[in-house]
Amino acid sequence: MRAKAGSTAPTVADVAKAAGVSPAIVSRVINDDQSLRIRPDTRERVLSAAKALEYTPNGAARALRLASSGALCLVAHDVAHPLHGETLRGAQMRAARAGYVVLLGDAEELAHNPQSYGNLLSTRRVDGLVLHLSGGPGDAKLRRLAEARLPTVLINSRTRGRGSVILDDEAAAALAAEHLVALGHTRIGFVSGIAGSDRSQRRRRGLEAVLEQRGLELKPDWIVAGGWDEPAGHQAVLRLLRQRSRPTGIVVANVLAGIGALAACREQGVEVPRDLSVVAIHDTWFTDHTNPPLTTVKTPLQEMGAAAVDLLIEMLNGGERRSIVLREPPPKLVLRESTGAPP
Amino acid sequence: MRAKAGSTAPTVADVAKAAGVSPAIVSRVINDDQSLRIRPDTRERVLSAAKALEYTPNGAARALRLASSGALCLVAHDVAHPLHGETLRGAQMRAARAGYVVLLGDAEELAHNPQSYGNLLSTRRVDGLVLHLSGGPGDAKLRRLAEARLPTVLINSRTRGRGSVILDDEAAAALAAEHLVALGHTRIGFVSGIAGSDRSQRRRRGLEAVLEQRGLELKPDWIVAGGWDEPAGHQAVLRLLRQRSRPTGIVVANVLAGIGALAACREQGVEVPRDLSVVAIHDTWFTDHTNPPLTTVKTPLQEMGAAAVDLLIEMLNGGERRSIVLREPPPKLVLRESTGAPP
DNA sequence: GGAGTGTGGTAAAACGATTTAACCACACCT
DNA sequence: AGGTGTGGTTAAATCGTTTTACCACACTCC
Repeated sequence: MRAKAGSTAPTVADVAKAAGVSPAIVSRVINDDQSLRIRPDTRERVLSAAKALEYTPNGAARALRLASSGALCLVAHDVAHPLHGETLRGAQMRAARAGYVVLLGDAEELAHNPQSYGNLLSTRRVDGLVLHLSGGPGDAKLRRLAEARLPTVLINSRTRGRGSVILDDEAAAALAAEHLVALGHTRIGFVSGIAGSDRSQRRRRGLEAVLEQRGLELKPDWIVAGGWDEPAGHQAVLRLLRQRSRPTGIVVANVLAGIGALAACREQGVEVPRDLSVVAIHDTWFTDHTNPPLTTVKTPLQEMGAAAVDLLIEMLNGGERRSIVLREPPPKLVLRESTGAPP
Repeated sequence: MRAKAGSTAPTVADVAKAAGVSPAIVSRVINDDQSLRIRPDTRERVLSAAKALEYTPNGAARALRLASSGALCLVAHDVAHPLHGETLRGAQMRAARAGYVVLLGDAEELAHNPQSYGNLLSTRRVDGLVLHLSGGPGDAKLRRLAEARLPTVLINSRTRGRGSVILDDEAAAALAAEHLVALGHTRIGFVSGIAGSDRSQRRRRGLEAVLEQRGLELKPDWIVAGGWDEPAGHQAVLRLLRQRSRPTGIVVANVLAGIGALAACREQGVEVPRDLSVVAIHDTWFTDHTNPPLTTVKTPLQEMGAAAVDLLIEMLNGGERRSIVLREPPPKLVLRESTGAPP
């Protein structure tokens, strides 16, 4: 006979009582069940009772009954990486429209703390995963673990036939290369992201295709491996600059690494763009503010997040695991001051 | 007699059967119920059965029974704002340690789409909220809505006695001011964040205190309102530079606005730091890469996220709504090239 | 007048974990 | 023998929603 303290949130039973019907009706009215035959005035009674009581369904109960939580999780290789903000926003907007919420998880941390990762995957607190991994060696394990348990969409990397969304990296890199070629460069280098990653290789192929078409060569010495962040780009360009023969322009596979590249040049007294032109892939607000402002190729990151969520939801509804290459909107050159004619 | 397709996740009942005990025992063993007296070998049987079956509790069922979801939500005024990455990371690490997961929500979007906000708040999918709002006019509504439904901790702003965590903004601003004074500046201006926000005012007070102590004055003309992002800082400094009499050094209340300030100076041919010294509050990785590199005051953002989660969890466990000023670690000056002696 | 056919509902059984009340066997004490 | 713990375990209720199976009633049609 213990009375609950305070006011508890209203349940379907409360609404049912208020409307003078059974709980089943309330549920079916609220979920707009098409197979329900009901008199319009009864439906109206239910609806207004629900409004009057400010009824909102209990998420946990729904999740239990429906065996689905209404939540997705975006796992990013580094939550503080500025590019993820864009992707997340796109994902979130699209998910909200479909009635899902999006959690954000940090891959570094999950990899480091397998228990919390396992916990996330197996408590069924999320219905599916969007994985945006770095392309490094730890990826495979995280991916396998995830795919074994939950529907998973890979962002910006892929494994044959699995659900994935990637940018049109070839086109983006090609655009960057064409820009340098148009400026008159013939000695062009490439600062890749993480060495063996699919993403890196696609960008490299785009670059090579353009050079080949113009009868130019991508010298192996001018391909240096880096990473996706600023220190990695910095180191990579230092290695490049130590060589006897240097390119006059470089394409950097990631905007953060591009900023590192600028820093390395400044440090070595290499003036950009007089001595070396730098163009990077991806665009963010702060590329306007680097020294010099960085020429980039803008990619549809927000759309990529949205597309990943679309695909994931499609898969949750029984769709197959498609692989999508996001070609719309196409990459776009954003001209700033880090590129110019070769010396 | 319909057999479930495929393998369903094991439940307590399955584990109980495997261990030859009742479900109740399984639950209590797994949750390490101290009031349970059990023979060590029985406990061992349960534990190994759970391991063998790879049992993990169903989150939805727990949430329903326990009336708590194990999830917190950090609502940020702009998910793409680089400073939030730091805060989020701190929050997430601390939450994970306590067995909670953290959702990230965008305040802009929630404010714009009240239905999804209401949905988030009332489906009980999250147990509590950390709100990091902009300090602008829309805040009050979001805050009231949140506090009416869920335990809420405010980050970086406060309302009397409510749960909140703020930085030691006075100290941070004072540090910036002292730096300028030490360089010999006597004509010092202030680019505030959003005009009336608590945060702005605290920073201003810190600045004023230092100036007053040195017998200097903060001229009202030299206080210009801005915002927390780059365009806002840009605009504010343009206004400042249009004045007849100018300061020789300015403290900018936010690092993004600080970057906007540098851009405005460049645009107007004002050389930093020769003509104007600029120091901004908060430090991020890219302040190394602006033109010129920006002198900042580093604040403990990650710790702030962690402290907010600590406080929230404390409140969820029945603790009172404390207000915390985060003084440890103290703000720290990071000297770069945007400050120098006055002309 | 009995069999079909809709109509507009209701009752009850899931979903899986937690927790309380109840139970039983056994030892110990008087 | 009867009472009292007490350690070890179980059965059953509960959380709120959804969904399946079923029911009462009116109406129609030979």
